Amino acid sequence: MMTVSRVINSEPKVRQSTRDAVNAAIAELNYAPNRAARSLAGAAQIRIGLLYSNPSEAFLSAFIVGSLEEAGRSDAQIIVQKVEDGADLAQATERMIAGGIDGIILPPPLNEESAVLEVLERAAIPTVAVSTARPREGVAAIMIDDRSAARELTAHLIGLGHQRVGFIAGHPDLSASGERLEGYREALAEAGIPYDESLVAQGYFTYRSGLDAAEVLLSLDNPPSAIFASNDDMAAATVAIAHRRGLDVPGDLTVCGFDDVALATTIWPELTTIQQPIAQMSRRAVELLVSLLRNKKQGEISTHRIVVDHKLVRRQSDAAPRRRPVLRVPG
Amino acid sequence: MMTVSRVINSEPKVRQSTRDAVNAAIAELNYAPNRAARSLAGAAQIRIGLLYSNPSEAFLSAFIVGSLEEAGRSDAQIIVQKVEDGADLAQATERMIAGGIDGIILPPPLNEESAVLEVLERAAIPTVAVSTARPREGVAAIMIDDRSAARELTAHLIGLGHQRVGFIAGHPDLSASGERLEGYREALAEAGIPYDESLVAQGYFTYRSGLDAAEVLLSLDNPPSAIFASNDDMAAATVAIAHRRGLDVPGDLTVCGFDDVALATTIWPELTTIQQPIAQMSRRAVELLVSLLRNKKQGEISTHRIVVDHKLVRRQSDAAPRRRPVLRVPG
DNA sequence: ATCAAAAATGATTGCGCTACCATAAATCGT
DNA sequence: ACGATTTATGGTAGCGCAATCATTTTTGAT
Repeated sequence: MMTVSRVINSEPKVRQSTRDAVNAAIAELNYAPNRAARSLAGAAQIRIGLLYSNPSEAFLSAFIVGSLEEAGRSDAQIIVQKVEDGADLAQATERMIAGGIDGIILPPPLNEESAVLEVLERAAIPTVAVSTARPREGVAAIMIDDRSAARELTAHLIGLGHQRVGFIAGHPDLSASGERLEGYREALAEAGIPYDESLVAQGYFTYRSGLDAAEVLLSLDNPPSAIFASNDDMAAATVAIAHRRGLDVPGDLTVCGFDDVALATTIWPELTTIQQPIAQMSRRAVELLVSLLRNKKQGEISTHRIVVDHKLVRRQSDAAPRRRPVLRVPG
Repeated sequence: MMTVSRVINSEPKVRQSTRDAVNAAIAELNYAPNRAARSLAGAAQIRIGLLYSNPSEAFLSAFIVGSLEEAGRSDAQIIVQKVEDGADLAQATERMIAGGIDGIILPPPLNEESAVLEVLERAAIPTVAVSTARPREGVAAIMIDDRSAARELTAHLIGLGHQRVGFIAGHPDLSASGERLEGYREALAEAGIPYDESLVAQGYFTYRSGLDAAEVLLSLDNPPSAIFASNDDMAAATVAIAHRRGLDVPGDLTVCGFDDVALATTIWPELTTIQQPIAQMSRRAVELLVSLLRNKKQGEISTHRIVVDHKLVRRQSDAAPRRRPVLRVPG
């Protein structure tokens, strides 16, 4: 019995042959350990912190749902705490640590805040950053390939016939912003379209910043026929501005977003966007933390870089440009 | 020990004096039962179904978060299942029951679908309807007072000086729609403003239906100076239409919503709305179900009608009308 | 080949609770 | 007031696992 327990918990002192035999038996008998008994017997109750500031609520909901689900499955406890705008990040992090946690998962934008990460590192709390593009040394990361995703979406737009594709960048402090811009540039380069700096407007991931950025792009002398916003909130804002100017979407202007949060399908037309599987990502984060913690391998945490798949979801906000330069054949 | 166990599980055979003594001791010692041990010892694992179709994603997220939290706390299991658009409701419900559930919680719009409710009733599954205004006989309900909330918000608008307040009704099949309209009418009556049917447009709780309804209201010869939409999605649509027509919100038009979902604060201006505490409501639903089930009192379920508090949250989408008839004093 | 040390395996115990049955106290009928 | 019921309380076992320590097997050095 004890040997089985050891195999399940990946403890060291078991011969490989025995381990294999046990695993074979487990598979054959379809055995699964009883969580209740396990924690009753004093198996350390794993507590995982979830610290967040103010990302989009839709993002957060999905994130929490995913982590709670996995926590339920693997018998861990999630301690959710919000750090208010303008509050001291280091202090909030210390408070969370003082509350007693074995590990922590961090959604953006906190997962790139050095104030938070430094405190965590000093306290040696295993950390998983979810949805960062540039994970800090020493923390695990669950992410999508932002650059490829942006490249795909841009290529899709170019494939539709758009030659002037505007881009609304994300918050400059977040690494995903840089990656998405990079992907956009790569797609242009691949298609042989020169990069035009005036087609790139600065945004900050908020709806309001999207409003301003869209104004800038649409006020250009030669405005873009398509706009790719770095997230859905800014894409929605772009649609609003287009409508305010009497432009039809996608007839007169194609608009695409990124993330596929609820907003993407509430507004009309529904947004063509990149789907980032948020709930799945937070689920993986909890799973990773629990397995590392249970097997006392928290030292290994920093080596984990899990990239999950994204998906281009095409809806009603994109179309070929009204006048297609490519098709203007003579005669 | 056994007596304590009995008191905690509200089993019948305990003298009242003993019960009180035990409860006193529990309070004094700050005792809390160990969930792991409880389920290890064979206490029935409670499984609660959560069946949903396609409400707003924001609503659903909050709903799921609340129920999962409470489920974690009270050691129950939530089985989430979606019924696709156009699928057979009765069949989906039967499938869920076949999966083995002890109770079920139902968000709108399923909580008023007789196809679902009849199957549940026949199988004698304790049911809690969350956020209905007109709970069916035999099911418990957690709700807010939709009518009072709508009355308050309308009164607030009138207090601001609006005399012509437009109203976008919700889906006619849902009881909350009727209650909200009723509240609107009551507030008008209290203020001595005659009810004008042309100021009420039909919506269906979707963004797109809100677009149409807002068009109708703003195309009136004498359009309203304020519009109260029966949910936030339709309010957001109204803001979009106002902008498309070159109207400033709230300068030229006041717009208010209902529910306070994420969308209310993403768009600009942020919506003044009625906050419905969705997560809290689903938490209460699970709590109720678990306590009834554990104490084997599922017979009592239908007697529960829990009304939780709503709140008017004022943000930036409302203001006094530009020309205030009331203040046009002579001289 | 022999023994010491290290590694692997096994036996026992107890985590906190409830099901089940035994006992004690209260209630009732005559 | 007394036994026959009913009702309330207590004792014990065991749920499935891991911590701990005891035992066996393997390994390595001589």
